Order: sequence, then structure tokens, then C-alpha cells
Amino acid sequence: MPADQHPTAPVSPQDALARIPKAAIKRLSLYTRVLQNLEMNNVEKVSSHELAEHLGLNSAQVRKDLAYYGQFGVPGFGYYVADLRANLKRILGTDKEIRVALVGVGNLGSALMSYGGFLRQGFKIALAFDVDGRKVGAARGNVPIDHIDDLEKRIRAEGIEIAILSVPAEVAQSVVDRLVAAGVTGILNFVPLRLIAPEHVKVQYVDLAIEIESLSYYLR
Amino acid sequence: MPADQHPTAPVSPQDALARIPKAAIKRLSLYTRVLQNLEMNNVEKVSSHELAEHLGLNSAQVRKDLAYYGQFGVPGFGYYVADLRANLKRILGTDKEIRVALVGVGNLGSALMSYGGFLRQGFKIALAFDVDGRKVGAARGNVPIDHIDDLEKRIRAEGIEIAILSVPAEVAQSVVDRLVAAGVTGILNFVPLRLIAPEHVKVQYVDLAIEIESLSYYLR
DNA sequence: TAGATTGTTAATCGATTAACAATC
DNA sequence: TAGATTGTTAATCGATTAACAATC
Repeated sequence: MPADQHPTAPVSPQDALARIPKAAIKRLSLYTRVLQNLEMNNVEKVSSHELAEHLGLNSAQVRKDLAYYGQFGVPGFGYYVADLRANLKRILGTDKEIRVALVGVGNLGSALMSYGGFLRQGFKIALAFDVDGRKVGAARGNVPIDHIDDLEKRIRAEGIEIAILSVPAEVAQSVVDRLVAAGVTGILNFVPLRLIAPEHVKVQYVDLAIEIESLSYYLR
Repeated sequence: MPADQHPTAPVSPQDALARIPKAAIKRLSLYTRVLQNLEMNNVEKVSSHELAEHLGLNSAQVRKDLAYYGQFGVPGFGYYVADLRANLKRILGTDKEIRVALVGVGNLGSALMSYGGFLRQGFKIALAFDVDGRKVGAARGNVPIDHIDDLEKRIRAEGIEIAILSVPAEVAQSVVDRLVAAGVTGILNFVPLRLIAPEHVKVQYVDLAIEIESLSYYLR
């Protein structure tokens, strides 16, 4: 052990981050949203108990989630809303607008292009692709639809790292391969299929049909 | 303790079901989907290892998930695809078509009405509601759009128990109250808000913006 | 029978919650 | 100071995985 390293030295940042529960990351986004609402209502301070209340969580969990990243609160007082929100946005990487690409402008893809929720959290769909010649050249909002043949070229030119995937299942894997080749490192996948991607690419699954099937289960 | 109850008697069905991990229920749906694909390809048997492989899971987990509900396999052999699938659909309650209502025919709602994934799993959107007079009377596919004033009447008449919620955040809670009053006991909620509902009503949250924020986090 | 795979128990791992000293 | 709430440790709870006897 190096002389300057104390036996009980904290783990390296990488190790520490690796240990943060996935669910805790999602809750960070939820906290950010609540803080946004509070800020809009000119609320200046909030306690872990109040934050928990808004989301139906335990206040110890709120404090623990935040403590993974630092000490943002004031003991005996709580958290400054604007300050905590700014910190969380920085941690999530949503402190600046993030431009993303959408592939597959079918029913779902089209709706996602118009969906305000992404933009509200700082994500702007800057590129959209489809194979259908009739759609190409048209636009949804201000976003032009490009032909999928230009996918690599356009994504590289824009330096885009995140893609939303809403293509038919049959072509999903081949599109993933192309996205990865074009430099994409995060994929929000709406296709009900396990996708194969390299270690360094994060795939986040959204499976609408699964969610409604759980409902059916709990109803009997 | 009643005389006919053995001290080590198995827990009641209710207790047993209460102990099944929520994540296990979602995996049941995933198994069903894989089994559907296998059946279409005329595959007659499958092992827990193969099922796990398709979904990137552990084979012990597959066996344990299934074992919560009974003994569906043949030791030394595996599972009969058609048989297991039929059993799982029965457990999930998707062995017959389930008619659901959709409230809020905006961009997202409109896309959900056309989304094939629900129908493929046995869910049919039978009713749709909106406040916008211009939309009412029109239809998406074969489904007419009714005015939200008729919500209780129509839902009761059709005996519908599950609703998909894609309305603006401001009115979400009031719509939930009306759905509950009309007899709905399951809500698939796309509104980024915690909804208040009675104990007997199950609310399943789908939060698209949260998912993409996690991607941003993992990318740095 | 020999080989393979299930169903199930025990061990491990991970996440949540309770409790409280430290701090403002 | 007294009161309140954080940050953090320890305890609890829950879910996943390994291991293997039972079974076909």
C-alpha cells in the first residue's frame, strides 16, 4: 500500500459509483422533477421528509440516494431547492440540452417526436430517420426526417450519442449495430427484444406491453 | 390454532402470492413472449437454461419464477413450450382478450391506440376519451373517440377494468378519481406524477423521460 | 440404466429502512 | 441554547444465484 494511502481510505470514485443502485439513479430524476415544481412555486427549502412525501418514498432513502454524491444539505435545516436541483442536474448530465436521434418514425416514433416530456427534461430530438420514402423529407415539428441510409453520416456530423429506437423488431438489431458504429453509446429501446451491444453501450428498455400485462395479473 | 391446521402448514395462497417479487411477474410476461416465438418456430420443448439465454437471465431464476405457481416442467427433460405458455397466460390473465379504455387522445395517446404491441399481448383498446370536441366522433383504427363527459357511463356499460392514462398532468388526478368511481381497478399511467388511488386499484407507472435521463447519467 | 434437467433449499448479494451522533 | 434535520452506520428485508437431491 502506498504510504499516502490511509488503510481506511474511501473507495475510488469508480468503485463508489459502481455500487449505487440502479433504482437510486432513477430516483435522482424524480427528485429533480419535484424540485423543479417546488422552484416554480417559489419554495426555497425542502427536507428529505418532504421530498419523500411527494414521491411516496422513505426519507432515509432520499438522504442516502443524495449522499452517494456528496453533502448537499444543511443539518437541522434541509436542502436549498435551487442548489440541490442544480447539483442533481449536473450529476445526471442534464444541465445542458442533450441532442438525440430517433430511428423509426412509425406510430410510436412519431408520437415520441411530439412528446413534450423529453424536451422538458432537456432532451431534444435533433435527428429522425425512417426507411419509408414517403416520410423522408417531411418533418415533425421542426425536425426533418432523413433516410436511414444517411444514418451514420448524419449522426457523426451532429456528434449525437443517444438514440431512441422505435423500429420494427426484424430490423432492430441491424439498426443497433449501425448506431454503435456511428458512435452512439446510449439507446432507449422501445422494441420488445433483447439487443446485443458492446459493453460500452448502455441500452435502456421500455416495454409497454409488459407493463399492461402486470396490471392484468394483479387484477385477479 | 385450529386442530386441522398443521404447525408447519404451507402459507395460504394469498400469503404465498404476496411474496412473489414484482420483478418476477414482469419476467413471466417475458417468458410468455419467448415461448410465443418458439411456438411460431415449431419448437416443442425448452429448458430453463435456454429460456434464460434468450433473455439474459440466470436459469435458476427462471425455474424459481415458474415454481411460484406450480410444477410445469419435466425433470431431465425441460418444459413443453405450448403447455408452459398456456399456463403462463392463464396465470397472467391474458388467456382471453382484455378490453381496456384509453383516456387522452393527444400525441402519445393517439400513438398508443395504433401501437400493435398491446394487441399482440391480448389487450384491445375498446374505448377512447378526449375533451377536445374536434376529436370526439372521429376514430383511430376502429375505435371511436368519445367525449370524456361520458366516461363513467361508457366504462360501466362495457364493464372495463383497465385504463390507459395519457392526459395532461393538471387533470390526471381528477380523471383517476372518475375512473375509479366507474369501476376501473388497474391504471397504466403515462403521466409523470404520483397518483392517489384506493388500495384495491393498481397503478402502473411508465415514465419515458426518466428512462432517457438514466441514459444520460450512464454516459458520462 | 446413464444423462439431463427440474424443483427447492441454503447461501449470497443487494437494496431499503431504522436509528442516532453530528451539526446547524 | 433548544429544536430540527442531515449524513451515515447497522439492522432488516427482499431478491438472486449456487448447489444438489429428486425425478424423468
